[in-house]
Amino acid sequence: MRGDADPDRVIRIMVVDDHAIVRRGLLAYTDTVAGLRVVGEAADGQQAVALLRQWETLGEPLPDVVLMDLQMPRMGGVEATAAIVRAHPGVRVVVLSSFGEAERVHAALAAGAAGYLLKDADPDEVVMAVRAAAEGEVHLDSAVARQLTRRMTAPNVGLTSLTAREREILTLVAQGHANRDIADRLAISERTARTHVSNVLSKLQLSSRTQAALLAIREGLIPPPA
Amino acid sequence: MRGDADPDRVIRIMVVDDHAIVRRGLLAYTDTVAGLRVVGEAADGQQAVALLRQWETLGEPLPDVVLMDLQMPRMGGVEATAAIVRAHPGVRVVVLSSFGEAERVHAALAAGAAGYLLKDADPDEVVMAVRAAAEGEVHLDSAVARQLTRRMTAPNVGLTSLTAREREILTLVAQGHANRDIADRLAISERTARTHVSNVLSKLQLSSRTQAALLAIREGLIPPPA
DNA sequence: CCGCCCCTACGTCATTTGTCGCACCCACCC
DNA sequence: GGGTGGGTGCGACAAATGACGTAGGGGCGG
Repeated sequence: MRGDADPDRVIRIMVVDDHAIVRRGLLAYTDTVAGLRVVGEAADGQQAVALLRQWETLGEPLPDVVLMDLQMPRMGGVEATAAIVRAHPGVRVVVLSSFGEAERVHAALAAGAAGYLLKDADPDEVVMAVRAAAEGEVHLDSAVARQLTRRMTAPNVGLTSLTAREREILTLVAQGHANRDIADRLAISERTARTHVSNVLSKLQLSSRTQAALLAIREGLIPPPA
Repeated sequence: MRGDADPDRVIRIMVVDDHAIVRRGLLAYTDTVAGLRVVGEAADGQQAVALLRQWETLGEPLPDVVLMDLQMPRMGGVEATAAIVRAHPGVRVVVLSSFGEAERVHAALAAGAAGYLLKDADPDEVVMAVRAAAEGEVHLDSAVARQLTRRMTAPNVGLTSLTAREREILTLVAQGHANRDIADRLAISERTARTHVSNVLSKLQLSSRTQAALLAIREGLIPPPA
């Protein structure tokens, strides 16, 4: 293994995404960019890990950068990132995600990602991030970085400020239940249920249970009803 | 292409997706396919609708096929599809979605979509579907079609029973707005807004606006707040 | 032209929802 | 022990919500 930063060297990329369209598109797009070349594809984390291991044992050159989606079947992007950086320290993983939540960003970076981009970012930024990663730098999407710092500084207006009981209440609210329903399910009085709902709204700075339901979904407290 | 209609004519495509990467990828990919050409992009439904209207007024040729994502901010794909096929009957909309739920498929087709594909489908199938749509045919992903026929027998309790205005109302409800808010935004009286909401709940057999919001998300009327 | 549907709007009513203050109990910790 | 925070409960009140009937005007197809 030799030093990295060589401007003349073509950056070898592996694309990991469960959408064939995205893979094919990234392949076609990077073809139009000098200095980048897609040398491998995988449809999920397991495939990616297996493919890299196979290449390693066969003595084939590994990619310099892995463009990794997060939401995939079988093995997700965070897990795959952790596995790859552990098994192949020379490979840099750049996350290319649809989501910009601080939660996922933190998880991905903790897993060893060398970058975090949003799919609605400027494609040029993807190229920049890939080059930066190949140089050993870390590139974060500006919007992501902004949101990340905001979460770090902004005091708790998130679900963590809720007590366990309140989260339980919010879960039921987010499933469309009325106060009477909630009270019955939790074997408490309807007044108490209302007290809890009111406290939840107050803590989250919302004005209606519907808004609370939407926030609960956004924060992942319950899966999107899709 | 010899069996196909007019080999000389290039099929003009507009790509609507909130992910710039996907747009650029599809552009680069279709570049490698003879007979297809991307002539426009939009990052959400509103942009797409606005762009088409602008072209129409300027007398510029409209695209033959719109490749439409479903999950987008501002205006989702279902709503945009309905608006486009109504305003531009000559334009065929092919939905390119991450999801294969019968709910969304039905909603999309009811909105006038000429095709429904999954993003993890074979890219060649996308090309086939685009060609088919340009010919006036309808192409459904096989996995999607199978799941769809199952639901066709079920009676209509879906969003299709709603009027356009009611869908508009439901969209705002699903964003957490109160009746007063909705009334202001639509420049109608709060009583009228309540009437609409009440009618929506009645038609959908629901008992609260929160349930309506959840259903709207499930049906793809608005993107999951995630 | 007539009927039908949609959007609009209002009145009225019952119910739900949300707020505020107060209170009790219990577990836990200082 | 005493304080603290969370869960529970109530009363009273204000506001929002939802149901029901009624009704005018506009558009559109029979």
